[in-house]
Amino acid sequence: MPHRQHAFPQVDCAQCPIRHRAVCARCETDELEQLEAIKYYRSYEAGQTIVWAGDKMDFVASVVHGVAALSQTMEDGRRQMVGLLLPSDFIGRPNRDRASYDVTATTDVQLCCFRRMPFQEMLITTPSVSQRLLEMTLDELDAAREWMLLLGRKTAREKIASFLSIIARRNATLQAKRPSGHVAFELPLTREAMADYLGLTLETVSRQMSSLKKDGVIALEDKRRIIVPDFDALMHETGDDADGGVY
Amino acid sequence: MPHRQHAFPQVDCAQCPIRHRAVCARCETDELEQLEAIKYYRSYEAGQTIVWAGDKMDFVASVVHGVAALSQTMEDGRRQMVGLLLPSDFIGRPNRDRASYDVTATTDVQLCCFRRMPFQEMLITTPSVSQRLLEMTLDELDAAREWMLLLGRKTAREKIASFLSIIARRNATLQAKRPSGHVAFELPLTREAMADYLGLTLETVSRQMSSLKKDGVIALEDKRRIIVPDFDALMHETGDDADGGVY
DNA sequence: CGCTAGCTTGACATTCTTCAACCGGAGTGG
DNA sequence: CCACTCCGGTTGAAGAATGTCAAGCTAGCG
Repeated sequence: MPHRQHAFPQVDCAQCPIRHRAVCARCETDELEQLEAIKYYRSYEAGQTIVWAGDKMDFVASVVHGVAALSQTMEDGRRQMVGLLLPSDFIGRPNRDRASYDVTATTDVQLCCFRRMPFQEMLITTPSVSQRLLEMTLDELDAAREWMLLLGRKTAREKIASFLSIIARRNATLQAKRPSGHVAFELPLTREAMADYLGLTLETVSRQMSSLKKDGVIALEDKRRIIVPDFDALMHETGDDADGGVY
Repeated sequence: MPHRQHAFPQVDCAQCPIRHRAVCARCETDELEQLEAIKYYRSYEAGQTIVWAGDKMDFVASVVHGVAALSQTMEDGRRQMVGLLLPSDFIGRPNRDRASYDVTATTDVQLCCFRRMPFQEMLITTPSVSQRLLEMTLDELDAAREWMLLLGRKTAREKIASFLSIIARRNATLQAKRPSGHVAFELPLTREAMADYLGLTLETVSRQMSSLKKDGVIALEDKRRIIVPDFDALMHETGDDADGGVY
């Protein structure tokens, strides 16, 4: 299953690519030093499980590089992704030492981990951390609610279009520009993982991708590399109102 | 549309029924006094809209009595509920002055409202409030994720059974006992609102309710009053593993 | 007395899943 | 080097679950 071992650099907080978006975003120099003292890096290869639901977790973490997925599995194997964690997103719940969900790396991933206990202390003593965490949690809750609309009410085609636009948009956010016109990007998920995200089967995902391709909404350079000739046309397929609503 | 005007009492924090579960749960006497100074009550009748998505909201609030729903609507009218707010749940997002979702009263509702600006100040100066809010937000996020599994992967029958067990469980929590054996409760939602919660049509909701009734899993005293002769049997219909998983 | 809101039921249409076959590229072992 | 296999992906045919449209029921109310 593992291919090459992608070696991510381990850097000082000052050099960190997610310095201004993660839990630490609002920290001053002295607070960063405190975090620096309790942090360590871990890497995972695409496909690896980071933790299983129910496992003890002695750390919380920020995603530095790559993409991780939170998912739930029913006894009979039905699986639903409930979180998609991109760089700067937070893993783990303070004051809970067991994972609530399976966490898997869908690409090669590097985490910046904080030892649980000292991190929890910091949450109490350092408002810049706890306030940032509250804000991030509220953002995730909004994202979860958007996702609920998708799962409950959108058609398969709308689900796919919405997913693609989310990925395109998030990619663009990292580069601080909003997508329009021609866009291209790499899918960080297999068809099966997309199906788990969207509450579909992988066959339906495949069929709808083909259908969008046939209709010229997207083009595939590679199974994973997507080209969107006209982003507005893709947005139109999502079922959302003209200008992104909440965002 | 409105029937009788249900008059809820307006009480001191010390007498408040949600005193130990709401955002104020961890406040000391002096902090309660601060809250008391910025709070006021509002009541709504079943069916009334509390705010529309996009409206200015100059307050945040706790649900004191009754049940409110958060929902999103697509242009063509498709509607998905994304939050079900029971007594002690929190409405509104600090540092955001416009509502992100429609909020409607599904029963008669009383809110304890806090003026936005002073509440935001308190969040900064009063850790017992901000920490409680973080905890509540994390709980809501967990609930949203459970809900995503329901929307994405459960069958109509499982959705209904899950919904009923959630209502039964939440009702029981208010009375601090866990349901088992024989349980009875009132549905706080119309069939249509249930459909919006579950990502179904109201016809499917109705059919599945009939089916569960036919199979003896539930009995209906009234369209709204549910009797569950054997709670474990209901749980078995939810598709979740034996002992409630996360909870 | 008739209306309306909330709900139930039936018949039929549609969407999506299921099961199965197949494709192509990447690694693997002879 | 070649055959083999595995993985991720695509496509087809058939079936099941749910949605749609329509009719009808009941309780409460004007």
